Amino acid sequence: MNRRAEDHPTVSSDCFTCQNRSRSEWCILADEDLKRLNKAKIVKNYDAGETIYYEGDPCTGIYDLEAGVVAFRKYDLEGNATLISLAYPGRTLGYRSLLGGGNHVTSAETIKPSQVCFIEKSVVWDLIDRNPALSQRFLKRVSKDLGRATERYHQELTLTVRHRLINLLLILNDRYGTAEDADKATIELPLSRQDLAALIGTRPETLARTIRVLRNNDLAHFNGRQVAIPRLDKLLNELGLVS
Amino acid sequence: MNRRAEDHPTVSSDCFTCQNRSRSEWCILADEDLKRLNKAKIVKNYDAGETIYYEGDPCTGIYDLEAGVVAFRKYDLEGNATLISLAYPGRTLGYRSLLGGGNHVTSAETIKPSQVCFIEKSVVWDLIDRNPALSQRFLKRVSKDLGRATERYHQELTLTVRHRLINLLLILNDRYGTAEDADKATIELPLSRQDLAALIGTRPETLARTIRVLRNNDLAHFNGRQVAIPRLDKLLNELGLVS
DNA sequence: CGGGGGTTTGAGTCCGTTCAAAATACGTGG
DNA sequence: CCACGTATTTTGAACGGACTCAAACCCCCG
Repeated sequence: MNRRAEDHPTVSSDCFTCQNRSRSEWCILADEDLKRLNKAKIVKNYDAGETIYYEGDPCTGIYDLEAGVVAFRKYDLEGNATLISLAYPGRTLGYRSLLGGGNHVTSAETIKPSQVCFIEKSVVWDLIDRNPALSQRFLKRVSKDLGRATERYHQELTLTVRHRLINLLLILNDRYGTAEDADKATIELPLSRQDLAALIGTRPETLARTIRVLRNNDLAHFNGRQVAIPRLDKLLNELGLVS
Repeated sequence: MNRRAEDHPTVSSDCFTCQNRSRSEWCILADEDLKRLNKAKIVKNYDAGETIYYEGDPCTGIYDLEAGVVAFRKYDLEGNATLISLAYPGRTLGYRSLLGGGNHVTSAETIKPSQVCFIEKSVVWDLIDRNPALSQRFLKRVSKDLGRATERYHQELTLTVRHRLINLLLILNDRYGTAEDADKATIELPLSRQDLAALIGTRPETLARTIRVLRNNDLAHFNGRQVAIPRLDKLLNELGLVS
């Protein structure tokens, strides 16, 4: 699974030409501050499966994800992992503990070779102090995350594994799906079965069984990390999203 | 259950003498802005069981809880309610959707007679724009909430009903418990059994059974809304919080 | 005293888990 | 490039925790 270091994705290491800038919180910075940021940031590369920071670690700064995919995990006392959420390029990692104080509540692990820009705590606070608009950007970011977290919590309580999987497929389809026509789609999953299971809060065995049922129902055909969906509208129907 | 309107708790309706000010986000406001706030706010009283705003409603402003207790709920398609979290005096309600944009993701319902101060959206934004420090206070608030939400999500996935109930008792003990000595405690619950069940994501029937088991184990003796806990350390032990 | 909501109890069922084993994919070294 | 050893995924069978449905109970209030 882990690719070698040479395979690291290469992206611009200059904030001014960074293709993720428009998607990140930093887009509102003026040139002068962007220059600061550019000078202060530390570019880091990770193989798949490496840990950027651990749950319980004190927060030393934040990480801008430039390329790759990162999973946030939490471990219980027996060491079982739960996948809390995923992050894609353009997202900032670790801001919750920076802004809220306290230690990281999740671990951040790469699940694909990734590149991040580390920005030291004091630099972030300095930029926030100088740019009220930046503070408001983060405010919006965290608020949205809180809304999503609430939604997920609720779904975990009320939906079955089957529905949670269908829901996840639709979400992953938005990012990794290649729509063949309005209804058909193929998804190239970025996740192992174990992570897929952890993401919907169940066991790999249960996931495998659920996948089999979906195949028998002709709703989704899994083949390794390829998923063929013959009728997207059928999936939507199951979730009660359409009448 | 619902008390009559005359029983409404009376608290200062003047921001300057408000006893919750130190606990709320507004504490950093200078006199001039506090005067604005004071003039703009609208004091509202609710009986127990009333709804302050509904899930899906557009956000028109925020609410400062002055007295009482408020429950945030979400409903699924069949109308089953899940209790997402509780709010106590000093907390601000509805800021998530104000700050993050979009509609309310939960309903806010009073579970005791309550008094709130409503502050119109535009006033909040105006104050935020004029006070970067206020923005940062909210940033901290939302970030902490996000951390708590993450924690709760994880616990919901990994803990049994028994453990979630014990956990809840310990949390409620912090606020409603009267410690008799280091180990003993008595809690006066602010919640019905139904709400208690919803708060740990289960059914009233299951809760009743779990309560019975806890009694048989001599861990907690429920009598109506009174809970007697003979040995707090035993509860802590069960959660693996102590070695 | 007689509703009527909330709470408790019981019995049966189901969904998801656990444990164990087989099948498949994967990376590594020959 | 193939062969081997290991890790992951899939399958099966049995178990268990929580849910559903239904009835009894209780307490508060009229």
